[in-house]
Amino acid sequence: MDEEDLSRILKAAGDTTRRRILTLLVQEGALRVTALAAHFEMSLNSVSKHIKVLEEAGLVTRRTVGREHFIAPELAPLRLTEQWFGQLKSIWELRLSALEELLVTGDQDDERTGTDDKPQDRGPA
Amino acid sequence: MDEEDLSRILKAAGDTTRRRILTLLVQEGALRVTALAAHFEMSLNSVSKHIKVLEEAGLVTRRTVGREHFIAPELAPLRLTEQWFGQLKSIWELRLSALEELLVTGDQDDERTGTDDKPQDRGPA
DNA sequence: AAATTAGTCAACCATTTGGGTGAATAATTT
DNA sequence: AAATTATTCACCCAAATGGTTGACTAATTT
Repeated sequence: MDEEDLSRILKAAGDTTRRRILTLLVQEGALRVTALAAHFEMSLNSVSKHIKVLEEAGLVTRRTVGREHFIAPELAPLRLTEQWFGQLKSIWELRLSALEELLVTGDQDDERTGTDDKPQDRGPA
Repeated sequence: MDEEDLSRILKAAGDTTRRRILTLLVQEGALRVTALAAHFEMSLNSVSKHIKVLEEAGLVTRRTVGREHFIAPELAPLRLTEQWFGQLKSIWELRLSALEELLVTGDQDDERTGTDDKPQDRGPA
């Protein structure tokens, strides 16, 4: 289920602390858990948990060296969200151009007959 | 705080049902609450609540006509998420090019001295 | 005026979430 | 071998989430 992935990514990115972590990683490169935690007011454990969430969403990867865990940013998954948005946009634009054409040609064939569950299209706000 | 807005938007988009609602609206145009709910297996009330969440995130607007509420999609806020992502990407690329330059010029000035809290940069995975 | 229809509000419930603490594990340092 | 350091794991807790049902309001229809 690709939907699941997308949900996980968006949920992970939906938290301010996690976004800050990602930003830190992107600007400083791989960081240890403790180094990351130093930037926040919350406990090391909480940061560790946030990292886990990011990891499960694929937004971060972990390279363990001895007792140290290096966390690196992974921007690729965010492309999935861009994709979703892009898809939405193109459907929307397609629909708009279809409507426009309807207006131009004055095509009567698509007139709703009233038995339809869908309401007449009152057009975009 | 703009961060709050971004969180609200990402959280709203992080739910599968809500994304499906958005998609429906984008492809069919404004729909009534009941018409929307017809597409889901959950109760009308639940859908109503999801719509409220989307509304609070600005991803949807409501036009009330008599007892009917028409819900329309609003894609603009999603641009904010794109912006955030874009920012992240550019910081990342900037950093990569800076590292590359370091390698090329072999600049010794940036050598870490050991008292630094930050670990040596082991480079991206 | 009565009944129906469209939708929200309020309360309830189970689960998830974001935080905290203390103990456990594993690698280093002394 | 003992102490320290880096991190996770296992619970605890309050608040938020996603769903339900039942009552309520308001607009239509009959």
